[in-house]
Amino acid sequence: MSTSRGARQPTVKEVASLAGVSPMTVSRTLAGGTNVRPDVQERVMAAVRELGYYRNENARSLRPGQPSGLIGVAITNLANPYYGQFALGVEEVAAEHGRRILLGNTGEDDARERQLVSDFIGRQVDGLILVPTSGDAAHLRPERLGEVPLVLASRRVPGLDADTVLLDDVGGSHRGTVSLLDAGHTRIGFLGNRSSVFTGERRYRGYERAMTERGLDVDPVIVARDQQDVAAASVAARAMLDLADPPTAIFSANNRNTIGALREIGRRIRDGAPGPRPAIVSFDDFELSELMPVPVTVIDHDARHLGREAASLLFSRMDDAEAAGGPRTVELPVSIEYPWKTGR
Amino acid sequence: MSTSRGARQPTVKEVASLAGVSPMTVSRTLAGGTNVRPDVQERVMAAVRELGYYRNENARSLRPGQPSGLIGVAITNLANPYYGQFALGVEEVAAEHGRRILLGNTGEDDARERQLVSDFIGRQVDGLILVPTSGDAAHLRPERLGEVPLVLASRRVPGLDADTVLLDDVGGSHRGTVSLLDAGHTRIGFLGNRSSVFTGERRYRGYERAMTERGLDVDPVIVARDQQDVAAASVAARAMLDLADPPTAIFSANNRNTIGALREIGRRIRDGAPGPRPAIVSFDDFELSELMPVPVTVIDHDARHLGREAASLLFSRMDDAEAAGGPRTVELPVSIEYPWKTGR
DNA sequence: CCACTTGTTGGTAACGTTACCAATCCCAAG
DNA sequence: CTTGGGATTGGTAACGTTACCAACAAGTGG
Repeated sequence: MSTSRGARQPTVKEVASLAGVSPMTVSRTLAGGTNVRPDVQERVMAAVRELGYYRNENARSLRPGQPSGLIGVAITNLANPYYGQFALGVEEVAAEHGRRILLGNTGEDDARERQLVSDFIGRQVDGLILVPTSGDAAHLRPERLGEVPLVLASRRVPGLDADTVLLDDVGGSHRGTVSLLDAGHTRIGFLGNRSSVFTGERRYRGYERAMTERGLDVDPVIVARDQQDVAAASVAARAMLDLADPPTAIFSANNRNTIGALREIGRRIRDGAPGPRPAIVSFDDFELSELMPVPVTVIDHDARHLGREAASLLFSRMDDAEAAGGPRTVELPVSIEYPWKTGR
Repeated sequence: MSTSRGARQPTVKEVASLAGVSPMTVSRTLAGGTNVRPDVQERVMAAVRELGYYRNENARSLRPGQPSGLIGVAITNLANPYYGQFALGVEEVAAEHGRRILLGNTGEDDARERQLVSDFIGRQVDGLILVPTSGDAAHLRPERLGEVPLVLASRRVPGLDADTVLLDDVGGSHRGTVSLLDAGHTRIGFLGNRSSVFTGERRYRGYERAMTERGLDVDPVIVARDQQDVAAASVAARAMLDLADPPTAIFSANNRNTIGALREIGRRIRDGAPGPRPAIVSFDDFELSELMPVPVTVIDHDARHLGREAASLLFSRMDDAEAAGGPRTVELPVSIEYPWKTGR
């Protein structure tokens, strides 16, 4: 039986003495083996296997100029399946570059974001990917971040110039709204994030522009812009549909709002409640949208792709900060899936 | 303008000399300030702020016995929204304990899992949480892991005794299948993971037991046990429903298979294809299951809770390995949501 | 056979931090 | 006014690793 304590991780020294060489030779062997005799390499590797030795990456990265191999990723809401996909995209690219990701959830909390960023820097991350909360930018300034490159995803931070990956929020929302207008709707409700959230504002703008282009006024009574989760979205949808003059269609600015609205619509159908069964346009796809009892048009984009793109931007910045030039913004296109199109 | 290089992270020494004290006093101040004069503390903190100093956590954890504050989490499939929830649960509890999580995706690949675990250990994680792939357990043995506590989630590894958090797979599948039998179905198809996947096997067992208890034989023609993603599940469902003698109901052993089956059923409804519109029982909930065109009974559980539970088990082990005793298994209950029950 | 290159190995120091001990200071009690 | 004690401060060493240089061995060409 092995003892419960004392089974500390072995060190280079122990490997070296077991193999009968110096620590340097072990280090060299593990670094690729240049200028180490093959038979010596074999003895070293045998000792490594026997002791179950792993290099201490923290000690390695202590030496100046050595990268830690870590990427800090802070996300606003992991409970949203979109951000799971996003994290996956980042993880994939990071793994391709031999990096690991340190993951944190901010829950849209400003203080938590600051805390996470400090911790990430304290752990010597080689780069940061952030879906920022709407707060201020002081803790993200270059002078606070030192050398650490930063990429913002999904949202911009006012007054901060950094590499950014965005979606074509305005264009997508505009096209989605237009599709409702083309179908003859004129009274179109809006469900979305509060306007201090970057995407919430942009997506509202696309909706608003489409409406005014057709000479329609936006009726504030059927605009609800303060829902961050599914439950709140259901409540907002309910209030809207209970109006004497309810909307015949709803533009939903994100996944959480769409699910909430559809849950409310489903409830009304089951309960035989009166009123319209509004058509929906949803920014963000969701699984089985094609099976909904009301037509759902989807403004689709690939969160995983967004994650991959953010990571690519980060690595290109890390590889060569000079060549990458000034802050870049990548705006990823969105596609529109109409409900009558089936082959998804 | 700040120079592009040279803006290295400041160190204790620089803070100390700016504050006119020794590095030790800085360290003590940052550690809580016991036995440091208040006015000195203030000078130190001012210097910290001025320089934008962050403690180097890697250097800190280099000292023996010092925890790194990192938890390694390896997941099989981040693209499955369930694992996003799981990761969130782990992250929450880790954050409550002041720890960060290092996240990796194995994609059900054995080699990748080994690689991730090595890397995690090399980064001196204080603990490991793993949704294991079905491969062997050599790299997870205590003698390989050294002191690092391990918690398995969702699945067990054959021949490895470790703390484990499971769902009541067998019981849930049994009850779900019984609900179909009670509704009068006798020809019930099965969609699931390959049998080498722990949950795949357990969920099949629950299904099989329910069938044989009623004196029904399982017809291998309507049992498909090799689908790991939505696309494969659609194909399998299609083959099953195209039979001359198709099932009138389907038991789906996980989220991915359920989505695939429903996608195929939706296609048949739209295309007006002949054959049954099978009822579904789904292990794993999914959003808007109540709006599906066929009745969907859901065997529901909370992945976030699973993650929280796994993390709790890990921290209790870390706090006091002796008191925690031998390997423990926590089996979380599941609940069943019937399609006619609306108030979700 | 010698100078010279090439290949292989080891010793030393340094990365940033904090535990430990020693040194100093101030104040109060005698 | 001294002495003891607690509070405060600093110096040294060590954590595990690898870059750098020095040392040495073996081979090569003159």
